[in-house]
Amino acid sequence: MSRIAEGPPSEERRRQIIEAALAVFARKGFSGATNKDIAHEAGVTPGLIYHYFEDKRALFGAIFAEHGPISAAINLLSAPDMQEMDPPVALATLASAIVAGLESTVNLGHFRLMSGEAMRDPEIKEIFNATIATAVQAIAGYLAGQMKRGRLRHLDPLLVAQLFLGSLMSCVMRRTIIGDPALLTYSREQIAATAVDLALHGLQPSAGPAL
Amino acid sequence: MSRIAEGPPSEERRRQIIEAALAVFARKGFSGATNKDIAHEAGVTPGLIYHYFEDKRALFGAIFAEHGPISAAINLLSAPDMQEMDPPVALATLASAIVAGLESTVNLGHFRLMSGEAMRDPEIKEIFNATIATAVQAIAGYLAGQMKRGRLRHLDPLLVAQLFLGSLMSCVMRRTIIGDPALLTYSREQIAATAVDLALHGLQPSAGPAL
Amino acid sequence: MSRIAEGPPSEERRRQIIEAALAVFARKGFSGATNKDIAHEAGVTPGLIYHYFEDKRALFGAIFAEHGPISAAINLLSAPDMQEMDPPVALATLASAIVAGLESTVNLGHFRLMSGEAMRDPEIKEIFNATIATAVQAIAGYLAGQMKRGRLRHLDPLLVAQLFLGSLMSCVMRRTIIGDPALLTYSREQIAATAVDLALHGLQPSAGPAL
Amino acid sequence: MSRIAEGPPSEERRRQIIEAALAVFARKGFSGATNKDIAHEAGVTPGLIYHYFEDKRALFGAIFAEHGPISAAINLLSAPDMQEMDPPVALATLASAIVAGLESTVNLGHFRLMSGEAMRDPEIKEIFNATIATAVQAIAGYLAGQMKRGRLRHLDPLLVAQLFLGSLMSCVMRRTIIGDPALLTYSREQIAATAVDLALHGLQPSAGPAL
DNA sequence: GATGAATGAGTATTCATTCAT
DNA sequence: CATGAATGAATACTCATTCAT
Repeated sequence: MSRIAEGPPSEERRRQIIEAALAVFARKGFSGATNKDIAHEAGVTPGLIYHYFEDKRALFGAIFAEHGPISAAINLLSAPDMQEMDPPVALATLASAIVAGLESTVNLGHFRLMSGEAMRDPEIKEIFNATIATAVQAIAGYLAGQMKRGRLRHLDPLLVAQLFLGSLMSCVMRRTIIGDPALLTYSREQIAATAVDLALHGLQPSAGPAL
Repeated sequence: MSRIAEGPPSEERRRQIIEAALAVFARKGFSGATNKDIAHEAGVTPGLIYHYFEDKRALFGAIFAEHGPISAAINLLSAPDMQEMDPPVALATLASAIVAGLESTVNLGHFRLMSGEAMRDPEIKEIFNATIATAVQAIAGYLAGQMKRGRLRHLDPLLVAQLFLGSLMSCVMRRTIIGDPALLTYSREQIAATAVDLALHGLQPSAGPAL
Repeated sequence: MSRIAEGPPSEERRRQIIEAALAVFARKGFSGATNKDIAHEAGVTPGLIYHYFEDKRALFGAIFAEHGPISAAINLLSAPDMQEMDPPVALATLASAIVAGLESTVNLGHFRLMSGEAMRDPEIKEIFNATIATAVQAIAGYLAGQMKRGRLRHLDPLLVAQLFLGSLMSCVMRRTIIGDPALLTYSREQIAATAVDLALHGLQPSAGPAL
Repeated sequence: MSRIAEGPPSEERRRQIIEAALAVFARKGFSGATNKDIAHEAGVTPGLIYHYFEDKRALFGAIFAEHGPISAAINLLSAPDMQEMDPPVALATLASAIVAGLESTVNLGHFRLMSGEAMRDPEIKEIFNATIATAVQAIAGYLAGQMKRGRLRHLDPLLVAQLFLGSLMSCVMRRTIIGDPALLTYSREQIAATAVDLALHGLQPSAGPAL
């Protein structure tokens, strides 16, 4: 009921509703969430939603259309001078950024939502795949560059990027979203550090000592 | 009335409904699936569901209570002589089994369903975490044994197992369940082989050449 | 499941089901009782009910058609020599019989059921009215006889019988069926005795002292 | 938005639905009444009921929670000067009020409903007993006062009140609600007058002549 | 813009009844 | 006789959506 004094009355409201929808959809899923839930979360009445959005599905879509992509951390990779960084430093930076990005408040709901709905909703599937693809390509780009320079072994950079990102995503999602107690004993940093160590040196003892 | 070892005529029906429910729930999620859907898939009338199950939730629960665990591949690990196998062989066998297990018809629906509902349903969360934990512990057990024998570097075996399993699960799930086109270009075997290569030797060129 | 060894197999079963139906209908009312409830109470399966009764309504009707009427106590009144008894003795005997009859195990369920359904079901209404009428006429017959002999004041004997019976029925039903705590503090006998005292001597002090 | 003393537009609807529910529940009982029935009686769609009430049971409860108590006649008794009235006058006034109160349009449905459900629903049982208790105590209070002044014989005033009220209630309910033809031949006034006569002077001829 | 009453099309669930075994 | 699986019609309840105010 309280009207915060700021913002253009209309755009602010729209935002408010989208934010609420994100929260509720992430918590209950698309079909589990009711418009009343969302309206309540947004502090408005159910009818108002229809002044801003065609229907429930359109509101759902707007979450992804108008929110910036997961972005956040992955931008690091586009830094043009990243190729100059040593793999251990680069991967560590990258892993930390990914892990932190996935767990950041801004992205967490998005991820939860995408993971939950991508398998049912073709539009979300598209967005989810595109989001992952962006990250994968960034990582793969770096790896490919380093392979060319001989600083890394020649393996399929795209697949390695998928596996590296996958190992982090899987652990972070199970840790944060599902709350697997076996993973909650580790800190973000431990997970990132071990993933990097493993990816660089592998398990074979013949490899030089880590860090 | 005959309740001999094999199968009473109504147990068949129960099974049939559970199977249909698994399929529909996996496709549409718990709240997205209607009883009509499930009944139709099972080839029965909606009312009959309530002859066998208390309510929708109970039917959902029965899917997990009465179906054997994901099992499949993980049993490999319990083989007592696995410790005798060389890491490359063991991990390759293991990775293939995991990947194949995840994609097998029997498990796919289960996995889809667990992944989709674990974040909402505490009971499924429990089951999902337990399922993963079983696999993780089996892998970690092997790794720990090999580390003790000096055949593998000393890293936290549980966390490495989580990362290794995670990299495979993430890729297979995105490939199979979500249908990420970037991953559909790879075969199961390629994914498994690259994951093993990466896990064993890492990206550093100093490590001995793979395979 | 246990088969008691007695009785013609068929008539026994019929009785068994009627008895169960009486109990369940009395407890839950006609529309509140399910056939499954009744079958369970009778220790049979729902389907069997339809071997003995057309449908739920027919079973309901059979309770009244085949069970003896409330009878029990009221037969006292038909005793041809009752007219010879003094009013205090006669009414006391009568009141005790009525009160005991209403609370007897055989009749309680019937009364509960009739009271609950008479206002909805025309057939039960008929039976209920007839049952009351029988008792009323018996009482009124005695009263009329005594009035003619000058042993009782001249008042409308039918209406007095209705009021007398009503005061007892109301108290006993509220005591036994509804469980009014204000009436549970009195015993059956106290209620009957006070009702008789009141009916005979009234509240006016001019009347000779009771008992 | 205006919530001034009189009546918000939606409170009207709420009332309307409660009124319809009272009518239908009284006619068919709780489990016999359908939401469709009630909605139809109220002139609304079934869905709207749930805008105002949690569920069927809550609607049922609201009938009693928001409707004033049976009140009507019983207030007479609280008149502080009633003790000054002669028993014949007081009881006649009282009996008329009770009989009229029970049959009044406002209370009839309530009574019908309470009588029908009190034996099944603990909440209604409570309300029913409390309603009766209020009337009983009022009557008993008057009787006790008159007994102390020597104007009435000493009998247990509470039990006498129960019997007196019971005789009236029983006859009126059977007359009005069940429609016993044997009672329909009497008018309200006849029933009340005879009940008072009987209660005051009893059946014994020794008692002084009634009015 | 904003409200929340109102609707209608569903959805879960119940249950009397039937019937193959 | 007896069972209990199966059905279909109904019933309680939900919810996206509309709309008068």
